[in-house]
Amino acid sequence: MRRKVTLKQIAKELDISISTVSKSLRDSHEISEETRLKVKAFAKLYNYKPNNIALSLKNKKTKTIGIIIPEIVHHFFATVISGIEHVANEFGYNVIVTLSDESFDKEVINLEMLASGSTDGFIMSLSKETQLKKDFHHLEEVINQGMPVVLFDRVTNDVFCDKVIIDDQLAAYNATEFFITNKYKNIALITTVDYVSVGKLRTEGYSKALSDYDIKLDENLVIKVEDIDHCQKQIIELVTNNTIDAVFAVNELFAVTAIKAINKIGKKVPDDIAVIGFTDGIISQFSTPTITTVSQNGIKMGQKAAKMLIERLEKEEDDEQYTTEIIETELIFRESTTT
Amino acid sequence: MRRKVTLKQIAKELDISISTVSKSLRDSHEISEETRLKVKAFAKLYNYKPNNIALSLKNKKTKTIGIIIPEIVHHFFATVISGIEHVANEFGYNVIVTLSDESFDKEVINLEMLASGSTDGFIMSLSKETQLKKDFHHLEEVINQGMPVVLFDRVTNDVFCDKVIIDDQLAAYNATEFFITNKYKNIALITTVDYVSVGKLRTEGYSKALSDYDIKLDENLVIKVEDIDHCQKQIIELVTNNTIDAVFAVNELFAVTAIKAINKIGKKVPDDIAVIGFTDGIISQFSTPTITTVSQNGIKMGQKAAKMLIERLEKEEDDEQYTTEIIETELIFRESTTT
DNA sequence: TTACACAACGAAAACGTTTTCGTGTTGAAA
DNA sequence: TTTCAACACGAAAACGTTTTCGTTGTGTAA
Repeated sequence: MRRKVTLKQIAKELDISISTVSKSLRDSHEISEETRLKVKAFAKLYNYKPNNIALSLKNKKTKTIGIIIPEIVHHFFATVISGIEHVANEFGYNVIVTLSDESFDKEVINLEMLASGSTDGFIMSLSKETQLKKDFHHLEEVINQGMPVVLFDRVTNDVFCDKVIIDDQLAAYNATEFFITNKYKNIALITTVDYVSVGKLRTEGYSKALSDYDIKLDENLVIKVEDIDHCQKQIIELVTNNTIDAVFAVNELFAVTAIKAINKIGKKVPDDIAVIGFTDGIISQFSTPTITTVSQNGIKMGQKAAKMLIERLEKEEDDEQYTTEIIETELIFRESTTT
Repeated sequence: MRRKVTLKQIAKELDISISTVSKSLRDSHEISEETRLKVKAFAKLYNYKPNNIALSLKNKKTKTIGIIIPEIVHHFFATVISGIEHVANEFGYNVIVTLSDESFDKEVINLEMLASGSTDGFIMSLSKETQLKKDFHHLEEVINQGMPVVLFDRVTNDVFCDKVIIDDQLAAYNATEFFITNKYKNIALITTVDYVSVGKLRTEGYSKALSDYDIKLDENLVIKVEDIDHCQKQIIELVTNNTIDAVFAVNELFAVTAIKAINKIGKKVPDDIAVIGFTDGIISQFSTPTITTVSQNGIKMGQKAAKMLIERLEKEEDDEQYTTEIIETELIFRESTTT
């Protein structure tokens, strides 16, 4: 076992000082070419690599980005991480990922853990519990300590920092509008309970589209799903007890569940009932029929978030000008709708 | 902006030495209760948290696990990370994730990057290119430097380290055997090109089951997919040109594509042709019909890998006894098969 | 009074870097 | 010969900890 070699060892071996070794490796003109080459040859031979930890301590920079998300087994979050990781890598950063499991406490613990030296900044999406609790002291604390934070997707107006979001309301509006302008009249909505910010915004977009086109909102056509594993019954009731010709679902799980429910009562998608979902994930792409959906573009969100964070990290003067970047969405048309 | 407070600052403020502060916070009996309480109160007031980087440098332990995987936008890998992260967290470790994008070079770069001080050990799944190239010097190097490595899923016999795998061959054997014992006679196989180790093993399991039951392997019923985006045509040809009553696919993408192809030629799953896939991901759960599949149990794999790594990290004497853990798989029966 | 145990604290090294600021040696100019 | 710049290198501080090993001062027993 050949342990990692340090400057000190090289210095001892070559009988010169640590400073000389360090300067040689960094091509300082203070050092004679002879010594420089000798040191470099030796370093190469023993595969010397500067110790990141020591560098971090000295430079007070870890070149590491902390990611805190509710969960990772989720196509959207996975794409965001992918986007972050690639940009980070390009700029010489690593990413360290922690999961809150939708728990406020775990979010706080992870944040504090990473904030004590491990990372230079954070990219986060808030846990449901945090959104419900509306307690953002942990975020304010780290921001106050000078660590930049970029929030994405599940954000809050109560914290001042950079943000990356999609226009959830507009996206939902557009999907609903598509239905309306294509002569669909009875448009159902499958959404989440209100405290999940994105669900709320999407619901608002749906309502706004209806009202803009003078369609009265029928409360019977709107269901708010509390428990995702338990929503099937709710959805079946919705499609059985009402005459509807279109369904807008605020995520792809609701969308595919709706399709299955529709099939179960003997109707066809899209001929009898058209369906539009949200999040362009695996399900939408491979379901039968494939699902028309609002693309959230997680990759782009991750990339943008990473760029914003790194940009803030690399400029020394901290300006207090925070921006909120809006990633454009688009309707991706597939088999679950007809035009 | 209130920067993070250090021992030195506390010492200065209280007009005592750094040692005394450190000892007080660690409840040393060397320090009088009076001083101890005073220091602790002050530390609490200013929210003192020891700097992880400094600790890492001192202890030569980062309490961080490096994960290197081919990609993250992939249900299986996401579940593995989830498993790793939870166990790691439980033991006070963080995980730092990097992606090789199936590239040998990126795998090497990421490994070397993290090996220079950032992590205590690695959990990896090999990139396709690495498997093809059969070059494992980068792995041997870090292992030689005393950093433990745990390989999972895509492993190699050429490197001596702990491993976590499923018995791919047995799992494929069982799936094929299920078909055979249920009177299916013409069983097609959709697999990958040979250099992906898991694809190869699954193919062998298929062959072995056939031969054990004295069924001659029909080469026409086996297709090896090179390009996943381009496999649809291949699969359609397979189901059109041959009379088959069952399909075993080595991943869920192949499985769902097969189902779509079968539908396209006017046949029904499972009545005309039954389908079994591999990897119990989102697709299998939400496809129509839902897909019978071999569950890989990524969560458990991740958990096991993390436990093995941490165990090795926490015991000082390094024994050279490496083990290969086999995670059991199971057939999860859904709508794409009948019994 | 002397000796000594003990309590309470501080100095300094160590982890591995980088960088500032000497310092000694050489050679050339005066 | 003296002076001084240029050159090549080393010492030491700094980043924030922990820990070992003093070093005081006090009280008690002989």
